[in-house]
Amino acid sequence: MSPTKMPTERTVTLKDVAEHAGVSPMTVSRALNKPATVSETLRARIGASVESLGYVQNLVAGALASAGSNVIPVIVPSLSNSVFVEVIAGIQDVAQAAGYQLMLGNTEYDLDREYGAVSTFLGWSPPGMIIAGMRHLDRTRNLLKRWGKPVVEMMEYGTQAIDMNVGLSHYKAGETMATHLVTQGYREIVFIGCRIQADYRAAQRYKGMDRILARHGLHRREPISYDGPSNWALGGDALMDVLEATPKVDAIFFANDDLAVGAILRAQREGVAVPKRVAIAGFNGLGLADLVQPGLTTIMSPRLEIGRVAARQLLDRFAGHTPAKRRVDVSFQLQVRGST
Amino acid sequence: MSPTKMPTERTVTLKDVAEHAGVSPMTVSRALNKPATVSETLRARIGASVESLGYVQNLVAGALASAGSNVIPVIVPSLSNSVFVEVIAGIQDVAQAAGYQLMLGNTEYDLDREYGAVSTFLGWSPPGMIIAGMRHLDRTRNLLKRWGKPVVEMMEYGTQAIDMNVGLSHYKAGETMATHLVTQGYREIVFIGCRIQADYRAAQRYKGMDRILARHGLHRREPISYDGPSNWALGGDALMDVLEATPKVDAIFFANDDLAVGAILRAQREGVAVPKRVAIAGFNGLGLADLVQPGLTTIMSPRLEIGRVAARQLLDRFAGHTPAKRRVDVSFQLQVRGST
DNA sequence: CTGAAAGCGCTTACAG
DNA sequence: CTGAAAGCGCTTACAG
Repeated sequence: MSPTKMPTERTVTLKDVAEHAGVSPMTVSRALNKPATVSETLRARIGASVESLGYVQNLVAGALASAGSNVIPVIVPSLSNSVFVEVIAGIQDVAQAAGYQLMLGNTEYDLDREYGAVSTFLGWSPPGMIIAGMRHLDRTRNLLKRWGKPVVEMMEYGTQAIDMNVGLSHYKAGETMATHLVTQGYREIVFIGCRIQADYRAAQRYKGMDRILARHGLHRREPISYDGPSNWALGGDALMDVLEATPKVDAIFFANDDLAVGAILRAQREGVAVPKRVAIAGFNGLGLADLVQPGLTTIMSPRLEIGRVAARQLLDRFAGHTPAKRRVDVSFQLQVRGST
Repeated sequence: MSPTKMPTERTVTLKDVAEHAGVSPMTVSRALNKPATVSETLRARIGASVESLGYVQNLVAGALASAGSNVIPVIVPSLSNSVFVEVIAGIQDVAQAAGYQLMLGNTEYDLDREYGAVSTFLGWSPPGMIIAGMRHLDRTRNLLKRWGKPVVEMMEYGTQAIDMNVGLSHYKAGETMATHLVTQGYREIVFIGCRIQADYRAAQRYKGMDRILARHGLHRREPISYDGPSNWALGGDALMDVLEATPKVDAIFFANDDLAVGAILRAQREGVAVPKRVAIAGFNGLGLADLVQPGLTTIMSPRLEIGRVAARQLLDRFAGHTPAKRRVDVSFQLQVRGST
């Protein structure tokens, strides 16, 4: 009874449907793909044949014959980060509604793997591609440029896009948060994140912060970076570590809200007064940021929006228009709450 | 300079590489797909030609000729639920390492859309498929059965699998939590979730709980169901609602940890004593459950594990073995913490 | 170890 | 509105 053992019945093809309906394969193809070009009588007859034979279109053959498919590859650096997941959900919303399928690639923040994913995906003759980030290997950029089809680089906003681009300036986000902290009177500020070497968007936020600290003549510190993906518990550990190692720190800018929320929950349990003893700030704008006590000061990044815009930019180009904006800065918003 | 305007250079094909290297296309195909079957001299020459021409294999043509691709469709009911995302990450881990790509389908808990996704995906001649849940339309089941290739139904564990299956019994999970609550002395227990009509796994947890309440002769209540996807804030609102509407409730079993954590955070802010005034329990085992105060009593479900096992079951079958177990019960674990 | 032939199941482009 | 021919770019199955 194992399915592999079942004698697989010969696949039903267009030709079978055509014979069953007494028309040519071409007519069946039209009835299926451009119903309006086929007379109603035939359309009905063909529909009945499709139904009774259990015909399923072979999309692979279709893609080969027409040199194009409706599958859009999406390449992200991580799936353990909820941010990318939300972006993917945004892309799905728009793409699936327009009849496109998503193919998923995960690079684990490795640019060589990114190249591999890109070149494999190109082999599927997709109509376009969405890729996270604007830093790639030269050969990846060249491959995509030579390819010539629509490409959206998302998450960050920049001037050197391969083609289209949607995101925000992480550097400015870092500046904004740092300015807020300095204005609030904090003087000993530290940045804490995970795999900052690879997650260069986090690194850009650090640099934005560092610039502001420099401008104000404040103490500048190297960012503290932990290995592995970030999670809530780690934020709490990081908080306790830094308070012990560098007691005079009076504010922490975490690379993301997961870490920052974890830190606030831990502070509460350990009796560390936030923001009195130490202020805590994050980045992303998770729903949770507003529920902990004190509320987390953070920067809202429009993740769903980034995904939706990326998909729309692609769809616009598929439809032949130049999208209204080839580069979209979705910006961000500082949310000040009790933690700072 | 828009990529669409660039005169797309003719695609480089196998034949081009063959001519460049002075061999037959067949030899190039072998060098690429089964390097061991080609002499080293030729392999090197072909590699050089591939490099210099910038050849990218056309996977669509390959899939058509060999009647199979390396793309595995994964169909889930939601992407806004972090549970499915983790499962997908687990599948990716295993599948991508083995050279398979994932194609993503989201049904939004709609069985008709599920049927659509399944039949579209079949058109891509995948070697197998992974689908969440064991409840489908009859025609979906029939389509997959007739298809005859490996199919894994994941998330729940059951006896009526189309083919292979990995998950856990949500009914038993509900029984387990209810038994715990009753043992702790709670008597007025209510179940709160989101779109319980569609999310029948949550409904099964409710039923498991209901059975235990009945057995103990306790007050049985209809589950409370909110529309739309669950989120942290909603859990807090639900808590306040139920305390006002049904003051004698002394324990809440939330359909998931997102809701339950939200409820605990809200209780803390509103000065509702947990578990004294009301006990709170969840389901999933999010990392956050251990960080809030009091810690959340919940049921750990091995989400990454489910994904990994599903992928491995598929890979086993691709390799021709019957997997060790065709149906895998990954089970679950009750985690008792301060909230009950 | 290498190659010539046939074909995978569609769609494009041309006729009528 | 409908159809016969050619071809998309590979791989399978057979020879040598």
